[in-house]
Amino acid sequence: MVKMSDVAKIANVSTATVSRVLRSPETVKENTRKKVLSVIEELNYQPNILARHFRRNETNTVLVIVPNIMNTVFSEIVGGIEQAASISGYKVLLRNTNRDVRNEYEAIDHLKQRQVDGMILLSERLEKQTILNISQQYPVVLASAYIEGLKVPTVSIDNISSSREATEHLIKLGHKRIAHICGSLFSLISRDRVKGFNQAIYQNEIQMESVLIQEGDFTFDSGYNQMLKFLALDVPPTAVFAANDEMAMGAIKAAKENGLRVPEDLAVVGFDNIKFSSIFEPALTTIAQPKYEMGKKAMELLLEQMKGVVHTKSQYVLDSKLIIRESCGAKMAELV
Amino acid sequence: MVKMSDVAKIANVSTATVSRVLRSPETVKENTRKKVLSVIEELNYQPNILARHFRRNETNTVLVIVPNIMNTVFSEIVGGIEQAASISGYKVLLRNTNRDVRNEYEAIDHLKQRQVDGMILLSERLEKQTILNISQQYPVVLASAYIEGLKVPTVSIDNISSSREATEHLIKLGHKRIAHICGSLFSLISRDRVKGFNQAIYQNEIQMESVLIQEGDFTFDSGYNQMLKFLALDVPPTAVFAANDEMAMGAIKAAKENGLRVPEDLAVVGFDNIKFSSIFEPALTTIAQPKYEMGKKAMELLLEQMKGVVHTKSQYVLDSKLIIRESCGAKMAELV
DNA sequence: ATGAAAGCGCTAACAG
DNA sequence: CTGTTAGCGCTTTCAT
Repeated sequence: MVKMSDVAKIANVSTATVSRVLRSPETVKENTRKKVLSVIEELNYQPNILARHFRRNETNTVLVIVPNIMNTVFSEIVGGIEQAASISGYKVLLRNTNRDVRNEYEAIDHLKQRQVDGMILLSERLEKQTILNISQQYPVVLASAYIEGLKVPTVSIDNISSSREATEHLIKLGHKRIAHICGSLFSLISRDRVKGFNQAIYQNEIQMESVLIQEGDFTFDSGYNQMLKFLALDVPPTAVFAANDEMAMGAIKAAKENGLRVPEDLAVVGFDNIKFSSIFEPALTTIAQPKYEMGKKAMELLLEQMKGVVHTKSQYVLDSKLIIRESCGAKMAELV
Repeated sequence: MVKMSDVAKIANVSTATVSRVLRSPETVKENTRKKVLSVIEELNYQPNILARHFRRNETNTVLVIVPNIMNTVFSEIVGGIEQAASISGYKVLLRNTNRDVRNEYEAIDHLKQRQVDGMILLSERLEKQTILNISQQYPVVLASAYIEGLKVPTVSIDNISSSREATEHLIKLGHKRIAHICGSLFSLISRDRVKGFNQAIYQNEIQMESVLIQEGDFTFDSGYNQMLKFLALDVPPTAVFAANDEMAMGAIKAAKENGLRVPEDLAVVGFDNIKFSSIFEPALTTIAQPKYEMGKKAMELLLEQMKGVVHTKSQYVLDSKLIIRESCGAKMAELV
């Protein structure tokens, strides 16, 4: 392995000069720089980055903790993170936790051991106090996930308002009996989406029964199963708002299998605007989250933090948008 | 930052002993070990992993180069890689290339600079010679992607045979005019899938015209567009084999929009068995690739290579399987 | 079983 | 603008 001192020797300069050529070329006289560069070329020298990391005590690497990379919502966010990172010369260390909190604690050790310069957390299993502690010592950004009352930079959408908007859309279409399939209530995101749903219901004085809110777990199957429960009611709902697109699709499948037409007999709205929501039949009406941009923004905030910028603002709320397609029946309604 | 020498001082031992307690505890007398461990606990000591990496010239990190992490086929493979890696105490550095070969060359520098101990390549844009060179110097495994006649450890399925099987399935169902929407022919995977398709066609003496093979690019839209071309033929095909599920779905959409029923008027088979293929209506008949297992196996091979195991075998072919659902009409056929 | 000490390759403070 | 030099914190060889 050819090293810096080899280059220095052959170029007749000191290692300091070689180092300067590499890290701040403008401080070296052009002649010297050219000479050094040509020797670097000639010897095919590659700097030992591990030595640099060690010496500088930084790695140009960020840790991204994801509950499940196979979920398209997360993989899009990660796509945005990676893009922003690589533009700035940063690398992404990916850790998939499978929602196991032990894996998250393990991952945090990477920060403590300085293997990474910062961290983006797409999950919220860790205790509030732990996250707070960590974020006071190291650059940390939360994306998509967020934690109530925590002054840690967070990039997300306004889950409450978007859910309210989705629900109000169903109300405007004339529905009087609207159900909600929420995600695991362990997660604040789910609780917020329930909150937005409830706000719309109460503000519009729509009838409500607790049986009209059922808890799923963001999977297709859970949407299917919770919908079956609604269909078994004496008076089933005429509209359902599901906390994500997969559950909305599951709910539609259950409805169809029970002879209901969507949207004619049952209106459905989802959440996330995953790629397949427009391919699905009927195409899903849903709340579009800017997943890629969320990742990008989170990485940009992290970069600033790592540069030492202190943010007074800690919540960055990106725009979400109701995408009206077929599953809610709005287009049919317009025709009337 | 508390360091090893601090621990050593307080525990009244040398740094060598502390290091041994950390890396090969069995070589240290139990008493000493306990004492050191308690001091480590007490001081909340975290070893500086950068120093370790530097000193040992290894990082316990592998580089994963992905064309597009937002594509579920790749994110599942990455899921398998991450799982196998973290079990063995390895970390995953993720690089998304967006299919830009410059990004791949950049990524390779990470290997040369020893920032990672090995690499898994899910893409095949690099020149054969480059990959060969790299793989002779560093541990490298190809997954999913593969390159003809290259003796680099590769984990994949048999794309030729699976495509032949998919096509033969359509032939067995009685189809005499079968079209194929292939992926970008730049990729060997696409060319192999065409090859398998052709084998089935010729072996069964089915009529063939070159217009019955159209090139898409693995996207839903390209499937849609190529299907429109088929529909415009004087004698359109009665069956289509698409080189991935997304294009199969696009093709079905085009067919439906033109008044055809699937599978009654047009049978369709896809490839990959992505999650959504069973949700789609009609549920897609497709070739199931063991994506997660592919990633896992690739990582396991890489781990062995990094340990110095030399593999005589270089091609690891995993089982793929034809999953018969609704879009091909086989179930209807059985009823007759 | 433990300690002493060299040194991995680079960076940066300081001097000139 | 360039050189000298002192480490960064750990691992490992060689002694004991």
